[in-house]
Amino acid sequence: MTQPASPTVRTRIAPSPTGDPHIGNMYVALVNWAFARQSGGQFVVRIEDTDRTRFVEGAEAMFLRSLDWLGLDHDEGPDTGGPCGPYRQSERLPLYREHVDRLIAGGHAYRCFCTPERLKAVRQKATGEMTGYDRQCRTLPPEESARRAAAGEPHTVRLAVPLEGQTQFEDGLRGAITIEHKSVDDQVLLKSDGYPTYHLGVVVDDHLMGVTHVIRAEEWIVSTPKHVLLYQAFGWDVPRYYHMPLIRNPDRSKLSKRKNPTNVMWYRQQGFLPEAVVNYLGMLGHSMPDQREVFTREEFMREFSWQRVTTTGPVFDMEKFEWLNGEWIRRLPVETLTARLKSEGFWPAGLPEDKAQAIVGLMRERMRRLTEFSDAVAFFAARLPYEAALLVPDKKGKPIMTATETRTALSRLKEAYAAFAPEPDAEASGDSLSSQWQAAALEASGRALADELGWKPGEFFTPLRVAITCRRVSTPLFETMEILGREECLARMDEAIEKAKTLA
RNA sequence: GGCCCUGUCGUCCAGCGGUCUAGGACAUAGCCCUCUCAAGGCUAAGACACGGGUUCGAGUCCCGUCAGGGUCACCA
Repeated sequence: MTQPASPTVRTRIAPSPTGDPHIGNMYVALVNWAFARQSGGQFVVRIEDTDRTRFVEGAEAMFLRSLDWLGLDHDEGPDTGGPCGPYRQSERLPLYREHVDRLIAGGHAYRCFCTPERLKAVRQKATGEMTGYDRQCRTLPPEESARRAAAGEPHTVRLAVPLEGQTQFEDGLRGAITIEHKSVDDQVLLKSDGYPTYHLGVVVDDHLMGVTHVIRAEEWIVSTPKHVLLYQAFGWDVPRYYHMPLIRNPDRSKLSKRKNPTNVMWYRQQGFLPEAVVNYLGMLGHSMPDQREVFTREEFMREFSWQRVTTTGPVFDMEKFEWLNGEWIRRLPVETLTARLKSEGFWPAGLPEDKAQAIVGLMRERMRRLTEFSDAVAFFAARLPYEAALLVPDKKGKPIMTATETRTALSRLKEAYAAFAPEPDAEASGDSLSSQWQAAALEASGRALADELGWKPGEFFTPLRVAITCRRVSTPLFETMEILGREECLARMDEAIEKAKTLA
């Protein structure tokens, strides 16, 4: 699977703390993590906080929490430390300065004293092929450049891209990519505030941190030559590049929060399981060798292969994601699901604690999101208000029982169930099973009555269902009755009978 | 607009020159199961963007066209 002779694989995820943790970022993180782990290498987190204007307090912590939620553990990072720290670019400023000086000395970069205003004007005037900086400061005599810098004149440092030729690099997924130098801008490497831009920071840090495989989103492809040029200028080895396809909105544009939720934590709040998030992201742009679609994080990590990565941008399909989430909910043991519902805040107040597992057991088959739980089981905690008319079974809006028949059905049911023994008692083996308050017996009794009165079970049980659950759609009736208990059920039937009397 | 990437059912994937009258999954429709809703089972409809090559043979290789996306910041 991997080449043992090659140096240890080191990958990284390098988020910019400028907002909510992005699902697309988690996608790239997942691949970086999986590849590092399956190769026995290391996965590093580096914070690229070089844009002070977009910095968001707490964003770094939230990103780390998201990674943790998905189980993508890292070996080195701002929180765990490591031999290549610091892991926040804002704490590495002297390093960039030092490296940029090397570039200037070697003629690979130059100071630019142009004002933002001039730059803007140049950009607006530009047409056709070359739309970038006009390289005015590139020809400044070194002495003058040094003198003005020493005098404190604000400036940036730009990459001196060769005027001719081209740079080629190998993308692990697409093969050789060649870009003409004439289409590459003299990128700013060091901003006037002393912070590096992405391009300088990423190259210096990836090298210093020993990153062997740069796995990032497709949007970086066209700026990769700048990075390659920098590696060459420093005399360093160029890492392997893998550009993952961009996840798309339904309209196929790059995934954006205006058109699709992108905050990972939003998915958590919406009742998605981390297992499902990892699984879903793992099937975007990648397939398992045996075509299986439901798999764990560990399975993905073991089976992930560049050979099975697709280069076309997948649309984020909420429908399929929800289906998968449902699959995962059903796969979770009841105890685990119960614990999740509680720890994630989806447990409604007032649910009988001793019946928790039984209730979850009934709901597990019918949820696609954890959020559906509380509404669906609310009737276990309290009697919910409902219209009397709901008791009357109907077909396409046409009642199939009269109000009187409905009341009779309810009364006979109540009568039959009142004859049941009180709560089922494991000790009381003397009673015959049929008289115990248990689902099977309750159902048998109900069916017998339906048969006697000449109703189809489905129609006959509607009044009962509404009486017990206050809803037309509910968890399985008889199991529900067993959980609710004899006294509560009889009381609810009484209430329903009273309510039915108000019907015409 | 220049440059770069991409192009198999509505969507996600399979297909890595012949076994493709193109397979699976989600979604959709119908049926079955059924105390409701789900879950589950079965069936149906549904795609190789187009045009040239290469080849005995192309969804698979090459070129072009078209389409979609990305990128052209002192943001990442």
